[in-house]
Amino acid sequence: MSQFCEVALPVPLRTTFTYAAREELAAASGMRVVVPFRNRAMVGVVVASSQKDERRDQVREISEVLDSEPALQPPLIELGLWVASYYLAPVGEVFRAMLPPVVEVRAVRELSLTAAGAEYLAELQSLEERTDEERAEVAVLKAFPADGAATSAARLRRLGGGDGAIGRLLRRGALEARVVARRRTRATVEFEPDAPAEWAPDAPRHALNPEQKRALDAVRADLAAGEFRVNLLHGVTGSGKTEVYLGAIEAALAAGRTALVLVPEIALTMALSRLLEARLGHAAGVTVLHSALPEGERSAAWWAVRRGEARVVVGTRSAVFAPLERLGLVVVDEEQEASYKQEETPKYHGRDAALVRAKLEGAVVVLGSATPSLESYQNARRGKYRLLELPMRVAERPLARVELVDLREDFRQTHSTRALSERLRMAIAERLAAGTQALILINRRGYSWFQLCRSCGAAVECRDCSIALTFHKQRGRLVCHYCGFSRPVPPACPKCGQRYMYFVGEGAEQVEEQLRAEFPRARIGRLDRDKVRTQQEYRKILGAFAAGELDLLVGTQMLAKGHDFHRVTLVGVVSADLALGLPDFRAAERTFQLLTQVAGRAGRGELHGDVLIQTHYPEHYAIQSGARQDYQAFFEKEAQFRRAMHYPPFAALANLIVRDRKLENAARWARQLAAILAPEEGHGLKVLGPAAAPLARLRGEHRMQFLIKSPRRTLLTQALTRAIDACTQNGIADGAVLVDVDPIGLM
DNA sequence: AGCACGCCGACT
DNA sequence: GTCGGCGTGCTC
Repeated sequence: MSQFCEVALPVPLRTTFTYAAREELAAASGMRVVVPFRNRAMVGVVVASSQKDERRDQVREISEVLDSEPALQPPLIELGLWVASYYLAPVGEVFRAMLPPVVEVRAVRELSLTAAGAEYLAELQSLEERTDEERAEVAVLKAFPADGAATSAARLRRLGGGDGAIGRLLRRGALEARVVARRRTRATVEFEPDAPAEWAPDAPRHALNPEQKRALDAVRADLAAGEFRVNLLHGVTGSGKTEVYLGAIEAALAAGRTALVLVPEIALTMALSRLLEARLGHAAGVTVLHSALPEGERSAAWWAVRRGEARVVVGTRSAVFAPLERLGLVVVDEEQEASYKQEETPKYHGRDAALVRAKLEGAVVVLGSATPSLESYQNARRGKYRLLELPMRVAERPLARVELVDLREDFRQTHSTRALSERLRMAIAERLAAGTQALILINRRGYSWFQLCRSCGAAVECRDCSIALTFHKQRGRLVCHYCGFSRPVPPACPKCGQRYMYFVGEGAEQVEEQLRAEFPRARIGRLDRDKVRTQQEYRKILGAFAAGELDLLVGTQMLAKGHDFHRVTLVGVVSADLALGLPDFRAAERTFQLLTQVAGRAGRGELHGDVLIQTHYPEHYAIQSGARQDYQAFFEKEAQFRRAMHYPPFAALANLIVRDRKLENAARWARQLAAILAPEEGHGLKVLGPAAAPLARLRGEHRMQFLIKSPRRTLLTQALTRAIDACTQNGIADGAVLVDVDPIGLM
């Protein structure tokens, strides 16, 4: 009786696969293995092993074990299984996301010549005449070395055997296939930590103010207790949350444990890791992990962590799977950021996975935010998290003065259709005259939102998505922001053929153009995804602005985050309303967060800062409380709305999208799924749908949507699990139903 | 996801 | 007559 292993394979299926392990292989949980899958080799991870041997006749054998020590330790295996079951994600894809890219190993199929094959070759060679097929077979058979060694299918193909010949010879039994792992000959890239930074001037250790000290003491007490505990650190921008993180990390290291720090953006990892290295010294082995690292580097960094050479990891959401041992502290900075939610499968939330991991490992969590998510703040209210507040800005810098500009009023007075109100233009002119700087935020890419036909009223839409195309003037094309499709600007309406086309709405490109026309002598830069495509360009523009080589910087939300510009005395928001128009129950929360973040951009230095926010709804509570930077007021209003509408944090939510290239398939499956979900309403769930998804067509696929609300989390998970099982039984294609648990956007 | 198997158009 | 198009179906 051999041992059986449950192996997670990188295929979009919600199951593991059972393989037999010959005794000498010593395959154990957490090790990567090469297995035959269909007719090829795959690298997977053993997630469980068993001795059971009922109904195990079709089980195949593990070809090779790649690790002598498990790549994943038990808590990480458990975390992976949690992600798979909570998010209904294919288990193999979860484990693929957890491990470094498999650069050092590659699975190949090796072929060897059988005795029957040697006979067949002799037979073929004795023939007077041979068909083309037979000639190809001879070429393949003769390519085998005389010593009986195996060779790769790729080599055989190069030597003249078409695929057909190899397949025929395999079926005939002339060749034997075996799946093996080949190690890449290329030397593994050694991980080189950044040169010890300029820590000879010793990183300044700011004296903590009383609130910071109280917060840090609380976290230190938790670390001393060494048990799972969650702290929500609510501090306005500039209140010194980073100092608290640093102190907590020091305390964790001093207690002989390791620390994981998650940040919402790749750009923030480098700055923070330098700061940490300067503070903690080289011995802490501060390591950066994020998905944009080159494969080799990422792999080397991952293994350095696995070997225990790193005690502190800084990274983006995927770093939640960093193989640290004795994890003592997890910091999630700006925990409310939407970027913690992965939009591709597996659709996990980095913060929530971090909380589960910390619980599994008995670690202390610090969730930091200037504008906590409703979910986290509600948890703090209920006493599930401890709330730590930092109400003051460090060095007693005052918060910026925020003023709302009512665009309805501006239009009544000026009848101007320009994007910038009279008030905002005057404010910019003042800054230019004074020689200080201004940031102008416009939350739309491109030149115009869309192109409309006056005659039939239709907007020019994407070929593959049901969405209006955005006009990009510099490219001279209409562009789809969802799939990247672009087309020339049509002179006539594609629907009705009339030549009465016009453009609606302003994007960053147009605002930049209007500013250049208005202030011809000002030095103006633009920062958005269209203008800035690489990290270097990004740094270059920000560097120029920081150095005072630019007076005005226009851009999308790329601008709103994390930068500390000391000569900015004005931040203008072209429209606070855009998010409010989206079909998203978090629209108000997003608007509030954006405004708060923006308000934090002004007055970072010695100079006083003003923020001007243009809006059509100055009375909206998100805009009102955003302008006053009054989190409490916002939370109360928003919580009322969420509770009344059964939205998070007062309900658990999942979004199911049924999609297919053929509308009839999508519609048929949606009907079936509706029938499957109907009984769940008896269990207390609310099922909304099927309805056309907000993006009824995306990348050529038709999409029908269900929104499921549940008063309890466990109920939701159970219902979804039942529904997915029922789909499989009802012949609904496995990939046809996309499940998004705790969706961020409903698109 | 791959990758095989299975039924209908243009051709060495 | 075939080569090959990509529409279903399965993977321990």
